[in-house]
Amino acid sequence: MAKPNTKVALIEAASRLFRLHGYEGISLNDILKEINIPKGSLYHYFPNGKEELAVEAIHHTKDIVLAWIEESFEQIGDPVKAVQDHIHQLAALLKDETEPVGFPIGTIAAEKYSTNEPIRSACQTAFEEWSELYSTKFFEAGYSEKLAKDYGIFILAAIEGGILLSLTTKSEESLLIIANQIPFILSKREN
Amino acid sequence: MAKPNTKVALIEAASRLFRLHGYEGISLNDILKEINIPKGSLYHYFPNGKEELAVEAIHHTKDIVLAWIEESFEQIGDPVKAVQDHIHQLAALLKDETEPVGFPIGTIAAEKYSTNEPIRSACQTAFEEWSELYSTKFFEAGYSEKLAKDYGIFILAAIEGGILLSLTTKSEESLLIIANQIPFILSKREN
DNA sequence: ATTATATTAGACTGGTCGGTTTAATTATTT
DNA sequence: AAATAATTAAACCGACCAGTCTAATATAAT
Repeated sequence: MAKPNTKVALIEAASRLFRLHGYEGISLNDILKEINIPKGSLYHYFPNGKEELAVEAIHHTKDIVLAWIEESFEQIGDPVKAVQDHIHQLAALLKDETEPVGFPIGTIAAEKYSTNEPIRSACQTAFEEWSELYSTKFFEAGYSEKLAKDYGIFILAAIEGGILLSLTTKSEESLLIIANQIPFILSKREN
Repeated sequence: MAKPNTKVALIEAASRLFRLHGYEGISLNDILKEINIPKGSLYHYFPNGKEELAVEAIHHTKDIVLAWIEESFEQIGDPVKAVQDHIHQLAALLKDETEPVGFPIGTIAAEKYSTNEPIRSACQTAFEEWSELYSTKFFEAGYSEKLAKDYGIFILAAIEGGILLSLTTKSEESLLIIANQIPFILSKREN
């Protein structure tokens, strides 16, 4: 096996385009044209076609976002400020042209949750790993196990919803309002 | 003009199918087949085709959800409990076969926010009217204007994200966790 | 009843979809 | 250098897409 740059390029392009336009909104030809790769190569690396490429693209998107979250927590000790920082970064990245966030995993999950089990499952894994990363960080910062878990899911939901609102309204406002609420939500009360 | 039941049937079917599978995931033929209407009728009532039908379907979905929210607030005075009730109803409706929630507006907004301005604008209107309804109810219940507005957006984001997580994981858990957090979020502190 | 209008009906079009196939070419191994 | 395997290349396929068109039919107005 040599250097399968072609395969990596396909996954990266698919990750970006699916994030921006969803699964049904992007054709294989769109992906191939963007990086100038013939269809034969795609079916060489992904014999099961679009679905297989999408599942790998979802894993790739998942890893990108995991690294973003991890980075905020590493640079900023306080979990409250780390989450706020992550949201601010997302807001800034929304318009980015080299690495646009789009609606990571959300679009493809919304489209295919009921009709494509491998894709739904890959999206579920992404959501679970993201929320578990938040939970781990909260737990490490002294939150109870239950609270850390619930906050992980809650924060993820609020961020996903906030991205969707910001994209739709073409404004960072929704995400910034959510970031401002974070300190009041992440209290260490027991419940 | 007689009784344009055909037009209403088209909008209702489109509203339901777009909610479940998104804009690109449903063809005009899918919609027509479901309610046994010929293509000529569709283009008679919607000369601008799929886009025009989608915009009206989005408005219809918006109105359905507005009525759901309104109903919870009318039956339950306390805004905290009303929001919780609304989320519990959504969780129960997720699997409904006659009126499935799907991911209302979210899917189509995620798909088309950057490529179809009339659709993006219709989705924005839906999100704005929903969050403004929450805000109005909070304000009427004694929250400050600023707090009512921020909470309206925040609650909407959390609910949209929660629906997406629940659909993807095939579990009500995410929505129920969010409902449990509502009392702690909707405090009347000033900030 | 007759005209005019609203609506239904579905065959048809050009284009694009995901996917297949076969051959040419490049790289690796022996 | 010869043989083998990996990869590229693009023409091609049937299915389906949104949208068009023309004719038939029902409804309303006169």
